Amino acid sequence: MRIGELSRRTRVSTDTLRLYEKRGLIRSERMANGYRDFDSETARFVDLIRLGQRLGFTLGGMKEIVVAMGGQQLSTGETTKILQEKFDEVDEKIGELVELKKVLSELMAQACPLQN
Amino acid sequence: MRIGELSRRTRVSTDTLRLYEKRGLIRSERMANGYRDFDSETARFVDLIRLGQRLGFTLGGMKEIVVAMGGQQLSTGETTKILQEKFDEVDEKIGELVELKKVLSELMAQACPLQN
DNA sequence: ATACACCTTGGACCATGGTCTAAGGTCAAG
DNA sequence: CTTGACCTTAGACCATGGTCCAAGGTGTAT
Repeated sequence: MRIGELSRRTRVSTDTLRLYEKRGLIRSERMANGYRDFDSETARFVDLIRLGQRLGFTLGGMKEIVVAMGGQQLSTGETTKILQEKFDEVDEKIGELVELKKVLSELMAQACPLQN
Repeated sequence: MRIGELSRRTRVSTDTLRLYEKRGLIRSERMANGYRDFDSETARFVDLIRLGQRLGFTLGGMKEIVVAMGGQQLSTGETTKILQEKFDEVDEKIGELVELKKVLSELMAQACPLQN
């Protein structure tokens, strides 16, 4: 699929998609006329990248994940190691969010005792 | 407390603390000699700001929280509304992280079926 | 009084993630 | 064969979040 369709499917601008490609997060073939040709699975990777970003992962961090997924130049040992690491990071973030909720509710109780 | 001590306590650089103050996330009194004088509670706010940032909240988003906590110019109605919103955002982020874990494990199973 | 750690300001600089513009090629429909 | 939607590149520009530096004031200890 061409970049415009990928953009429509993922609701990510073509500029941003080209940036992701330049940074090595996604890849494309080229058609005879020079247009990018993306695999349909790329949309899933883009969704994953956006999801990760909303949760505080950087593009660099998400690159490690999607490269491991694509699994081209990594051994399966390295791949699973990286994925396990990211998995752990996600778990840690969940723990931090739970902590944030706790801190928030403590401060809330303290700031407006009458409402609680 | 002076800025250096706040920096040591929070492990956030003095430059960054001054930036937070300029952006309205923290406040200080001034000593006779012009030095900033921070309330000891400020350290808790700084910790909260850093925690939020690691989880994908922007400084602007965290400002809304800490200003609501400080509760100076907001009515308590507004304060609780903002805090409830942020609370919901945190819950949403937790949901997204759980989704990220799911997507990650699906892709993992797909990428390296022999390991799973 | 000199050293040293600390504080002040303003402005330059940086990386990240993204947007916008200019100048141009492709291609299908009328 | 022109219009219009689509694509290409390179480079400028932007906001965010932060760091670094220069030039100078403060305060304590020797």
